Amino acid sequence: MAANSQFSMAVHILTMLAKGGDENMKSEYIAGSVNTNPVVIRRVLGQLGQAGIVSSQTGAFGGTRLAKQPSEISLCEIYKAVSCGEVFALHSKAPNKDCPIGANIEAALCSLQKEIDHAVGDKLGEYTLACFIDKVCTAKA
Amino acid sequence: MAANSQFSMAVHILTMLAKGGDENMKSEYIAGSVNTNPVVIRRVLGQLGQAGIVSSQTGAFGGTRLAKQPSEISLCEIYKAVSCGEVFALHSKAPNKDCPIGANIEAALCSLQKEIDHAVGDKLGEYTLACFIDKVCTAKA
DNA sequence: ATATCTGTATCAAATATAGTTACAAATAGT
DNA sequence: ACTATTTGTAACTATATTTGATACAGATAT
Repeated sequence: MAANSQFSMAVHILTMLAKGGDENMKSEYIAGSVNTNPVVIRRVLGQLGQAGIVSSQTGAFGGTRLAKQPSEISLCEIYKAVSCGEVFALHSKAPNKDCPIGANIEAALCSLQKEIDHAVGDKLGEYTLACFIDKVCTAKA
Repeated sequence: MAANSQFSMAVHILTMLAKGGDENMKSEYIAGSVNTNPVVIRRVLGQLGQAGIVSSQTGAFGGTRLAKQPSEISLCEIYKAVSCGEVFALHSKAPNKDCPIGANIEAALCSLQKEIDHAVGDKLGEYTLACFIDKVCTAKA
């Protein structure tokens, strides 16, 4: 379980919240659909809350709801809210600076990394949560 | 050290091999520039070999060299050779099929996943190893 | 034959995710 | 004020992956 499925979970959670409208939804209820523990849901909700995508209330009859309309939430902002945003990692240990290639390759890789990550953001930005929910629903029909 | 830096390593290794021309290069020499263990290098070289990007020889005076010209090696094929090729993972446990959203969201996420992964492949495909090496060298100047 | 180098198996250490339990803090309703 | 409920978060375990290291069989040039 090392591959990062938090984006998938986040989209699932937000799809549920969108269906729930303006009412507070409990983490336990969402957990039932995602098939996991409520705490796992609350952890993801915490990140989505910090990003201003959802809004939560503690206490009795508390829960979480969307902070914006589904048509105003892009998949890009969901991705950025819950992931490190890097498609590939740079060297875990710095290369040998005494080698001309080792000394200069990190900067070139970093520039490439930014470009790839930007391309992912752009592609995800083409979709909103509302778009995505349409896809889920047409599949159902 | 859980983030996957194999693509960065692979590009580094191939940059070294390109500079080495037609001669066999030892894993130990490459490891000196990447600043890691020769076995780590040989593992990545094994994947690049299976993809037909490099060619290795065992025995005395053995080593590895490029199997194609740097201008004929795209960064996309390097990426595919050494990574799982998925920007984000699907649910680790299958969602609840009794929930209409849980039952249909996996297909929609899978379709989105393919589209994003494809976008990354396309973007990486815009560059060849030769292009990348130019970037490393101009940075040096 | 001998020395050298790859290929690969195996093991350990570090790190990340997922899942679980437990509990403090907040809040609605009585 | 009291109670029941729900979030937020800390702490812990299990699992998986990556990286790194040691060891050795097999191949090959001299």
